[in-house]
Order: sequence, then C-alpha cells, then structure tokens
Amino acid sequence: MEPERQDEGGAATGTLGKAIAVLETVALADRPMRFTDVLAVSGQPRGTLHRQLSHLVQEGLLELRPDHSYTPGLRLLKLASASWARNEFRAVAAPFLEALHRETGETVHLGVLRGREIIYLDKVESRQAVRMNSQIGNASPVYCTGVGKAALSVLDAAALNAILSGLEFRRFTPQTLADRASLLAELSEIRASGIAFDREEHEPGIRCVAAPVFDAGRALFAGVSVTGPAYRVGQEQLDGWAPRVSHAARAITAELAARLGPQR
Amino acid sequence: MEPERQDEGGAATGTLGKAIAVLETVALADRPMRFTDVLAVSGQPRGTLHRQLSHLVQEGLLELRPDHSYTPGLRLLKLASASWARNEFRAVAAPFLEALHRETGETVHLGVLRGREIIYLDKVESRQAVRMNSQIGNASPVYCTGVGKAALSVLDAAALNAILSGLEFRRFTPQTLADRASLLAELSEIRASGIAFDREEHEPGIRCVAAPVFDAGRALFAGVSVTGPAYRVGQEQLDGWAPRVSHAARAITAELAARLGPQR
DNA sequence: GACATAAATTCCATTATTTGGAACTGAGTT
DNA sequence: AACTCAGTTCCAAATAATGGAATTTATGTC
Repeated sequence: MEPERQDEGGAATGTLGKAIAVLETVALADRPMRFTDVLAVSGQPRGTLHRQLSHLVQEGLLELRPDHSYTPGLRLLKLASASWARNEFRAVAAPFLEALHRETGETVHLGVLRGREIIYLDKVESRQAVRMNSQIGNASPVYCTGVGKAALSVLDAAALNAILSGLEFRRFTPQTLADRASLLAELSEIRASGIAFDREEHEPGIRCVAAPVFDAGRALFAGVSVTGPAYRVGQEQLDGWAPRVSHAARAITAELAARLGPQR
Repeated sequence: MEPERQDEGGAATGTLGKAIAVLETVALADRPMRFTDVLAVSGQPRGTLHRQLSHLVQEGLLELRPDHSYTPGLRLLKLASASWARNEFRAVAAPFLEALHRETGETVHLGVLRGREIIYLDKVESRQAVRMNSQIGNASPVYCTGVGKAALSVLDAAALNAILSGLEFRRFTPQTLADRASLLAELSEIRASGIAFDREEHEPGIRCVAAPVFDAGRALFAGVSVTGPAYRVGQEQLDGWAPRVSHAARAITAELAARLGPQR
C-alpha cells in the first residue's frame, strides 16, 4: 500500500475524508445510487460504508428514499446555495458573463487557476436559467484550454515557472501544445494580444476564445471564454468575438479591483 | 449532560456531525470568519476546532485565505452545482416558477414540507439570474406561511394530525394563527378554494398567495407562492394572482406525476 | 524598532470512535 | 421450502479524535 500521497496538502483527513468521498460519489452520480452501487465504487467494507451513509443521512447531507436509493439531501442544497451566493469572484463576474453570452449566443465559461489546473467556477449556456451545470467545479489542464492559457499569460516569471516545472503534458488532440517550448511561445503571443485561443487543443471539435481576469493582490488568476463547436465557429468568428471577450475580461478585472480591492 | 436528543433521527453522528456543524457555521456566515470567530460560536476546545478546520480545508470544503479567514471552498461549490442540478423536484418546477415571476413581477417561492417545517427549495427574484439566494434551504413554520398552509391542506387526516400534535404555536405578528382551532378552520377554507394566503402572519408587511403542489405517491407535499410587500400588494392583488398561482401549482403537480410517476 | 498582547498553531497522553469480518434479516425467486 | 441477494446489525480490536497546555506567529502600541 502507498503510505503517502505526493500531492500538495499531505496529511490524511481520516474519518472526514472518507465520509466526504462517499458523499461526493453519491452527489455526483448521474442517477440515484443504491447501497450496493456505492459499495462497488467505494471499496470499503460493508459495515463501514453502511455506517458512513447512515451518518450522512442523519446529517441531512444525503437522503434515503423509500426505494433504498440515496440522493443529495436538503442540507447539502442549503450549503450549496450559500456557497454559491457567497463566492465573491463568481458573483462579481456573473453579470458580465451573462452579457457576453447574450452578445455571442454561445457558451461562456469562468475558470480560475488552481495549482496546475483550471477549475470552472461558472458557466452560462442557455438563455433560460439552466445554471449550475455539472461542469462547474471540474478541473481541466492549463496548457490546452483557452482560459488556462489566458491565466498563465498574466503570471509573473517565478509563478509561471513553478507551474511549468513538473507539469506533465498529455496530447489530447493533434493540436495540443504538448511541450514546454510550444506553450511558452504561445504564451508570449497571448501576452502581446491579450487573447488566447483553444483551437481544438483539448477536445476535437471544440474551439474557444479567452481573455485573462486577475487580481494579483489576491493571487487570483482566472479567465473568461466563449466556446463553440468547430463546425459552426471558425477562426474568423473567434477573431470577431475577441474584442468583446477582452472587454468583458477587463471589465471584470476592474470591478474586482474596485469591489474587493479597497477593503480594510 | 444530556445523553440523548428527543428529536427524530436519534443516534449521534460523532465526528462527522461536529465537522459539518463547523462547516455550516463558516459557509452560512455572511462574512469570512477567522479562527477565533468560529471558536466563539462552536463551543469546542481550541485544539479540536483547529484540527476540524484543517481537515475541512484539506478536503477542499473550506478555503483558508492568506489573512487567516475561512471561506467556502471550491469542492463545496462543486457539490453545490451537482446537488442543485440534480434535485428533480426543483428542476421540474423551475420553468413554472420563472413563468409565474414574469407574470407577477414579484418574488416566487417553492417550499417543501419537511417534518413540521417548510424548507424553501427555490426562489425567483430578479429577472437577472440572482439565483440560489441564501433563503434557499432555510426553514419556516408551517402554520403561518402561505406555502406551509397550502401544503398542510392536501395532507390526509392522519398525517395532518401527526404534524399538528406537538406543534408549538408562536405568535409572530398580530395576524398569526396561533392555535390549532384557527389553523384547522383556515385549512378547510384552503381545501375548498385551493388557495392559501399569508396576510402578514409571519412577518409584518409581507403578504403572499400560495397553492399546493404534491405527489402523494412519493410523500411529497409542497407549495408555490408569490410574495410581496403589503404597501404595494393588497388583498385584491393577491386575489388577482390567485388563478395564476393555482394554475402553476397544478401544472407542476401534473408534470411531477408525468415525469416522476411512471418510473420503474 | 522594540515591546506587549492577542491570535493561531502544535504537541501528545488519554479517551472515544471508527473499523470490518461475520452473522442476521427479510424480500424476491426457483 | 430452499436459495439468493440486498440491506442491516454486532462487537472486540485498531485507529483516530480529544483537549489542556505550551509554542509559534501575527498585530497593535509606544
């Protein structure tokens, strides 16, 4: 057995960590799971898992339906609601994302740099509020997403270096920038133009334009993007959207400085 | 010390329960809390609390900022997104709530009966997506809210009796129905009309019209409401909205039966 | 800049909780 | 009636949490 993980963080969180892993398994599943379903993926002994699920149910984080399937509980929804409403960065950016979506008609993302990955914080997809899609909270590589490259482009040399060293490149598509030199070259172009593209570098058939959003004082490096399918969105279209994306990104950056900057 | 709680559920959830209590304290606070702030409300020893917070941070449920304040973490946002998107009942009702809001211009609520309380599941307030307000997940008394009385009105005698026995009435305003007899009388009127009002019975200056939503097969009893301030919304206005509210409630109820009913 | 004060963090023997294999229950099937 | 499978309960052993006190680190004051 592996006694330690090499990842950042380090120490084990004991009981809580296992319980949250179970919670996440159930909450992120695309359909209600029954006891045996959870047992199969959790890799824990029956007795242990049963007690963990019982505790989660008692706490209101999960709900046990009459048919013995587990679903997210109302208390989780409450925490959900609160953490969503109180994420300042997301809240500041939201109206700009909406505007960008109205202007382009395509999917708009807000992603933030976290270690060596991009985590999606918000997404605006359809005009009707189909908010909080499951994409939110998910991680993607920095080096082959528009938002990722945009965020990298505004890092200082030291921080960039810290991320690049130890970054493992994987070729997702033929277009993926799969080595340090290509990425660095691309980043200096992005620094010059203020715009990053994803030309089917992560997923075949998916393109995007992105621009950086940041608040250096808070070590916040992020990006906004407009994404579309390649069959409908050509390079000219991306170029056409670039000014709007850039404008939105600068507006959010300015708003961050104004709203969060002059505190205490 | 009290060895047991008389509340439903019973057994203690040990470590997890305490950790979640801490998580909730921080996540529901209206501003970032520092260690001492949490210590003051948690009532736990320093060492214990510190380890709990550390674990929550390591799990990504909380985030520790450079200024030593704790805020909800990205993993909580991820769980948020998922549990929000996957709550079937909320998702089924959402478009009808939107429509009701467009028709009335006032705040629309969706609340569900949980034990002896109403828990708010969704809320549509402004046209711009200010969704997931902090009200969501909060509990209110059944006997003095429109949604609560609407939900009670569709319960069968046994279930209603189980809730009423042991219900403690509190007079929030001069209009509050603060005893069983008044409430029962009101409920039979609601049963006859299919419409419940809150005439400043819970909060002074706040009125609403509500109608019941239910899926008896799943023991789901809920309600939708349109709420407004008394200075702007008179009884005539509530009466005027009543048909629309009632229509929305029946539409949701029907949709539930169609979407959730014929499963397995 | 040095000092005083408060806040945050670490330590570790004690204590309580989790662990997990196995036995039990009950519903559905052959 | 015997069999299977999902879910639940049990309890001695192993493990993780506890919490008071000491230590380090931040913050404010003169």
